[in-house]
Amino acid sequence: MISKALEQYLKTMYILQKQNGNIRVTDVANKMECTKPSVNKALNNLKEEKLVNYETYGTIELTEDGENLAKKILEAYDIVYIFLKDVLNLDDETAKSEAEKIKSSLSDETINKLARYVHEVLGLSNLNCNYDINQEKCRSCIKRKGKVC
Amino acid sequence: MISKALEQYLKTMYILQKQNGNIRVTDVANKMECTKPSVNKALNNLKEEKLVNYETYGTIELTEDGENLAKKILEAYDIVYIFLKDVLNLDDETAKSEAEKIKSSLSDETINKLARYVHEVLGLSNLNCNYDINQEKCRSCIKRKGKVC
DNA sequence: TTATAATGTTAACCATAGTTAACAAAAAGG
DNA sequence: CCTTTTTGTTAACTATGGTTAACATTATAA
Repeated sequence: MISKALEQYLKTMYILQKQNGNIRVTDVANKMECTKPSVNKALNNLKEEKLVNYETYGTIELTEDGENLAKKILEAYDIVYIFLKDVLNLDDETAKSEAEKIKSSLSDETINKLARYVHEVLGLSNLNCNYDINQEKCRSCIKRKGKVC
Repeated sequence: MISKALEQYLKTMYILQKQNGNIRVTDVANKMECTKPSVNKALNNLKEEKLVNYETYGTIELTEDGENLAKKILEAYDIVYIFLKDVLNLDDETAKSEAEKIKSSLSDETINKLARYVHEVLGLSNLNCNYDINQEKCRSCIKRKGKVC
């Protein structure tokens, strides 16, 4: 089990990889609003955990394990975000920041039940969907309803 | 703003005060599953923040500010717990431990909206209730419905 | 009332996660 | 190609929150 802080870094790296095609220390530092040395440390820790491949001054990329974990983290974030925004009606800004804070505290079980619940309440049917990080939409659900998630 | 860790200590002390009529380092350590030196440190920090009154080897008691904050923390815990248990249908054990983890991450705004939502969903009407820590019941709501919260 | 047990405190230490300052390497432009 | 700028790394330091070991105090019970 890696720390919440490391999860954050991993998630950010995953997103940058998708968005920019590469991962740079500076970009991570900007996204996370921290300094480059912090990123560097995180990087070394993630490498320890075999979640990223990386050599000093070399290119950074997530391992398969790293990608899978990042995806899981993102799904957790998404489902919490949708709940806060579309069920509780928090404004977008708040929903985003709160989702960020909560997501890493929740167990898989809770995330799953929340996902199920959100789908139910919002009138969607697929209980096992994956969230598309680029489109910020649920691929399985959008086919059926063209709605929210 | 005090840390989550300190909030935990404060909450635990508040509960012990209510339950036992006093607060002892050993009891706090047992409840929190940590060592006595950790409690001692927390105590000094809480004193710094003027949330507890306490002198070395003396009796520990929450200040008015301390009590108010503890109550707020407990309410947040309760509302999250109820949501997890009665809306998401997590088993009691899980609901408790997850509520513990999440509650300190949520802003007042979110807690309020969640409270409102939970009350709505569970068919209760009072949106501004206070939770009774000893009965684990919502005093305002129980009058109306004799139900859950 | 004094020895023993329980309780509370202090000191020294560890890990995580961040920082700044200084330096090294790589990339970009003239 | 060489200088400058950007990027990345390292070292030394900070704060929080925890630990163990040793000690001090208070309470209990013979």
